[in-house]
Amino acid sequence: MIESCLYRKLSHYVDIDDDSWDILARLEDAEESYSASAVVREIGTSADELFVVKSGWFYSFVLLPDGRRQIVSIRHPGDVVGFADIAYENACDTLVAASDGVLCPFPRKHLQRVFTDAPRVAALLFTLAVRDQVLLTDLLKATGRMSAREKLAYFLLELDARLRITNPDKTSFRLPLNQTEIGDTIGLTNVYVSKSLVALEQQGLVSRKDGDITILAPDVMKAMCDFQDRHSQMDVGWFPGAEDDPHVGSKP
Amino acid sequence: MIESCLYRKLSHYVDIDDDSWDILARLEDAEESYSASAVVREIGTSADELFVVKSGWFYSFVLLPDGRRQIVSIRHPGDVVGFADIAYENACDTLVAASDGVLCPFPRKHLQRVFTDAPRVAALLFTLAVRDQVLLTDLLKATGRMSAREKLAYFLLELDARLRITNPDKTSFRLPLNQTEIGDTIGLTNVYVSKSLVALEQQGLVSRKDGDITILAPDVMKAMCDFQDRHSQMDVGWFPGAEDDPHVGSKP
DNA sequence: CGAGGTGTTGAGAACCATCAATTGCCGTGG
DNA sequence: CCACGGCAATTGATGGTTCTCAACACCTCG
Repeated sequence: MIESCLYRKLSHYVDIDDDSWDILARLEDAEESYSASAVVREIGTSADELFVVKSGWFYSFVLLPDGRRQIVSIRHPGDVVGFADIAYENACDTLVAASDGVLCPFPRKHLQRVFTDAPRVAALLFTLAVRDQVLLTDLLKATGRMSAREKLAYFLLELDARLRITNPDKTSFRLPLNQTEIGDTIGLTNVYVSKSLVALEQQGLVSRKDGDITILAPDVMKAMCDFQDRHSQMDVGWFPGAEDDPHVGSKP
Repeated sequence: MIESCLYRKLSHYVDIDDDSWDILARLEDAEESYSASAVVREIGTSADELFVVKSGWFYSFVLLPDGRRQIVSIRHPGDVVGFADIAYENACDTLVAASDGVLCPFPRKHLQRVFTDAPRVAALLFTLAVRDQVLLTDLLKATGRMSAREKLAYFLLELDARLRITNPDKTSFRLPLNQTEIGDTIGLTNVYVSKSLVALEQQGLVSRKDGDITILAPDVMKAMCDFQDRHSQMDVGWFPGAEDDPHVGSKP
């Protein structure tokens, strides 16, 4: 049961005793498969479960009445999805599959048992939710105050940093998002995403080859957008029962 | 001790037994006063406490190296500030006082005891953090995908909705933020905030008088920006020991 | 009275959006 | 096999929203 969907994600950051893991493992339902662009749950519908991404990319977005779209988070394997809806009865955004993928649902009402019986896990979930919040402020900084090229630099660096958690040595990555989706994430049109990507390429900052992206000058790009890696480190020193491992950073 | 800073805020949403309140009350330190535009804590410095706002307005922001600023949250009396930094050792944004005000610090490491001894309070804090996240996605939608006037409509409606929690009948409110700060929140310049406010006034949607703002046509403005009130309702049905009060909404 | 902060207004420019046309790619079906 | 349609990316022309820069009025406070 230690092979639950959450295990690989959470054990990256913190040691959790077997009893707590037992609780988590028993809470996970059977997994669900989705094909690319399938809608997992629509905005406004009942949101009574969290999901753990087992494979594939997902993202969630909100729409304005006239069709303008804002993508608010992109989710990768190991991510926990749906924190934003815990405070409300109905989903605050629409969740779709960006590629084929598999989710493990986790009924929201089971969180009760996590909070009463596994405080260390509850604290970790809390921390993950709060980390999402920091990522949102980074994205807000980009959409609110950056030029198109700076936005793209941020967008690519953020994806790169996230993917390095599981693949520290990958120098390039495949982007299963089209340019309209990229634009809807950082507040641009698909047309200007294209033009700005070409510009970044001509500056020698990135290169593209059959849909794969390589970041050629990470330092220049990080300076462009004041980038900060939120993934390689998290502070779990305040966790219950954590006196002996005050700060757990990246993968050992 | 029931008169702690957190009490009025949290009791709005949920009943919590006296033992849990005792724990919370004992955790709160002495309060701290700040005068307008004072810096509470700088980005990058150690973030080992949460704050509860007792009085006044505060906001937190991030800066780009060249001075561009993005305000990421505005905080009012009763709000809990600092969730975003729980996941990291150092503060992810700079917190300043928008007006004179008072904060109650709450050492982060005391959260241990909340998670182990007061799971219902832990769940509520979790929910509040997650609600902040939803507010951030609303702001992201505004900065990323709205026109200047729509952004301002959102900004004013959001403040109005928040202030109505404590003052349900107020039809106008005072804004202790200058137009540069408004612009830094929704991604505009101070100049364009001024022009857009004048435009909203000429449309008959809002009126201003000695710094007070009145929303004249809330329905029109809500339609403009697809506004949703995140403050009047929260779902606490999944809380530990909450079987008997599944959904607690606004103030009774 | 002068200084600084704030809001307003105008002219011009810059950045990005919109619209439209073209290309390439892929899967489908004739 | 080829024709066809659809999706995605690119490119160019044009226009609009917003920014920048500047000047001015107003208020408060020293």
